[in-house]
Amino acid sequence: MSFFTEQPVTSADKTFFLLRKDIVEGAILSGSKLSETELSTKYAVSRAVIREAINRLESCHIVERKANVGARVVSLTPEGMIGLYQVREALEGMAARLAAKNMSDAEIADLNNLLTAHYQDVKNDESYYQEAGDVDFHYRIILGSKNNHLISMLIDGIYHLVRMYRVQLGMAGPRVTTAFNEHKHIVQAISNRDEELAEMLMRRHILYSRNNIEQKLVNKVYTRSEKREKP
Amino acid sequence: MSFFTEQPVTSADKTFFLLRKDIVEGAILSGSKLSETELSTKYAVSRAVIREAINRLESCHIVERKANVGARVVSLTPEGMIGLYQVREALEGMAARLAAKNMSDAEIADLNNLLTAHYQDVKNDESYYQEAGDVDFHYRIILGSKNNHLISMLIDGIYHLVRMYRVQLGMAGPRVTTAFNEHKHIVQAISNRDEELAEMLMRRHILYSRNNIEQKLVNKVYTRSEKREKP
DNA sequence: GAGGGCTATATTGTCGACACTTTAAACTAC
DNA sequence: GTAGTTTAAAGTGTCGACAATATAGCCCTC
Repeated sequence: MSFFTEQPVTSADKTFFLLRKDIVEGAILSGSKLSETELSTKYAVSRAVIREAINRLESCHIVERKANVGARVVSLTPEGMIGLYQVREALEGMAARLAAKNMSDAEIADLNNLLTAHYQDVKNDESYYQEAGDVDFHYRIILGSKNNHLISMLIDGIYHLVRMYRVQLGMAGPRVTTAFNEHKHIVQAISNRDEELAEMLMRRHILYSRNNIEQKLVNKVYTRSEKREKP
Repeated sequence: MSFFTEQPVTSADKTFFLLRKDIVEGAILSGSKLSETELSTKYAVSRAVIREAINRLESCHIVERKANVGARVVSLTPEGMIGLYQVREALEGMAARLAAKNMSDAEIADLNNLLTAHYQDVKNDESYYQEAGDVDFHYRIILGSKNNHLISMLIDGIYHLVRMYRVQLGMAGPRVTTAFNEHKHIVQAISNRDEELAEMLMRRHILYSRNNIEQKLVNKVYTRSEKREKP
């Protein structure tokens, strides 16, 4: 299990997905302690199941655990966010390169369709679909790389963390219209099977995103969710 | 826990490290089944401890687990190795870029010292120290990035897999003398704080490594360790 | 009144037992 | 003899209890 395409089947799977959802979407605040006994009553499963879920969250770097002490949801810092985007730049750049090489013609056609659909949303100013469209766009390219290591690192790991930052710091999907043009050029490069250009454009695209977010970040991070409760 | 600098403290920690060592170094063959009951007697711990260790190994992509069926050590394939090197190229390229930006002057001086020590080994043809030196070199640059996500992905994840491939496919540290020159140029770029060049040279370095290994790979993989035993 | 050590409590780590699922073997029917 | 079904065994998933560790509060000492 623990892979992007698999369905949750065991109780531990479901609990892991639930817990991750609750953390990423802010129902459980960044920095808060995760008590095993408490969570086991809350989610109505045994401590063993909670422990397994927490262990997986630790592997995703969503929680930090200290032996004999317990687990806390990671604290969000500007450095953490920047570091995340540096990794994204490297990995998704490579993903775009590999996608230009490995995506089938059908997949590329689908990607183009997605882009035109996305363009409709941009014209109609439907910001919700814009964010979903952005994620969808990136996912397709990542999957198009056909590199399982890459796919797993991004989709099972990085993306949930990025989303956690986005949600908990309250920044909706920004700069949609400019990003759309960047998406368009990336798809063109992939259509032309220009690996070099696809990578370069994707890296720039993510770098711009990062620059855009950095500004909003610095003033926000230390105002929210840094209130480590004392039990 | 589960981080590069931490010491193992709990029984589950130690078992995880032991199991990983046994798998990476080939004491447990690629593709073989990991029976929880069997391992719990072998390592003299409870099944819960073994389960936790296996879960961590799954997060590292060293084993694959199917619900209600069990866990197997991953099978080694040429595609897997190539994919691993693609990720390495992306991540270590970024690491070199960040190292050029973030390493202290003292750390860079140390890196230069390591290089001259390594050079002595090359002259004396001490191939064991050559491989260790190579790993040490890469580790320092990775750590020099000061990016915890990057560091963890490479040191806790990729590097153990790469080593597993190396060991189980029986390929000792190759092409040392040419690699040394590449190392030298990378260090020069870092010393000059030339981020762009440091990344480019590191990527090339890893690409060359990959090309070098690919040749030896294709003829070997399907001869060893693909003998899924039937219980 | 302040600091250090001790005790009590709460939480995590580990264990063995039970429940459920899978798998393979045995048996039946055709 | 083959295919399908049933059944038994082996292994995983889940649970509650016990053991070990850390934290906080209390007491004692100075």
